[in-house]
Amino acid sequence: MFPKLDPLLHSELRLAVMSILAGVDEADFTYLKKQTGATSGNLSVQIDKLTAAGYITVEKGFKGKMPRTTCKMTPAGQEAFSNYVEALKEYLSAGK
Amino acid sequence: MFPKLDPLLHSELRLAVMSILAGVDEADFTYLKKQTGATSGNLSVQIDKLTAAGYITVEKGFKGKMPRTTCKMTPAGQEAFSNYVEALKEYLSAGK
DNA sequence: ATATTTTGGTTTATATTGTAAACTTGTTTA
DNA sequence: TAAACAAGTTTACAATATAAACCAAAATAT
Repeated sequence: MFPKLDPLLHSELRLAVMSILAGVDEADFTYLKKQTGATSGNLSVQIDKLTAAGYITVEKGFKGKMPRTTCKMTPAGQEAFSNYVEALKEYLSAGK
Repeated sequence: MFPKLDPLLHSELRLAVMSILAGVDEADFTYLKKQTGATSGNLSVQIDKLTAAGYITVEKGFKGKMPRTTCKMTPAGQEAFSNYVEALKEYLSAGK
């Protein structure tokens, strides 16, 4: 009846990050930070986890002379995200 | 942009419990246990937290000679649940 | 030129949570 | 009457989230 919720996505900040990345082609660290309101440390850690899970890829480069970390969702990430959304609906709609 | 998710509801088991209670007038411990597949210990703890938050009420009685714990959602719980659902939509729909 | 602040992060430590295992109390069944 | 079961609770441990501290390089101010 209640499907298991992917613990990697069932986290406020990671979900926000994935949600943003689902809508754009790519986003850099500072953008994600601004949009989510997260601290750098927290964001850094959660990005690592999403990367380790293969849900996003991270590319490090430079914009001018400043470092720049760009994140992008992988196909696996897209699928996991959409599965999560479906699973969640089972929970939310149970009350109906 | 991303509203804060009520941490009391953003938990797999507590969400499942609330989701069930949203659909019925009341439900007892064993029913919740069966529906959610949770262990007794976990369920007991999470029910306590929901009670402490004022989201549900618990009534202890007997069915025949066996103890029986019945849970029921409070108005505050209903509101919190519906707020949570709304907040969550902001996350899930951001990708569109 | 050099000291200070800012940018863009990472690492480490801590506090909170979730979860399971162990325990309790009483009841039914063999 | 001993063993198994029902209905939970308590306690202990492992995983998580989060913030605080830290670091290196670049930009800015003195």
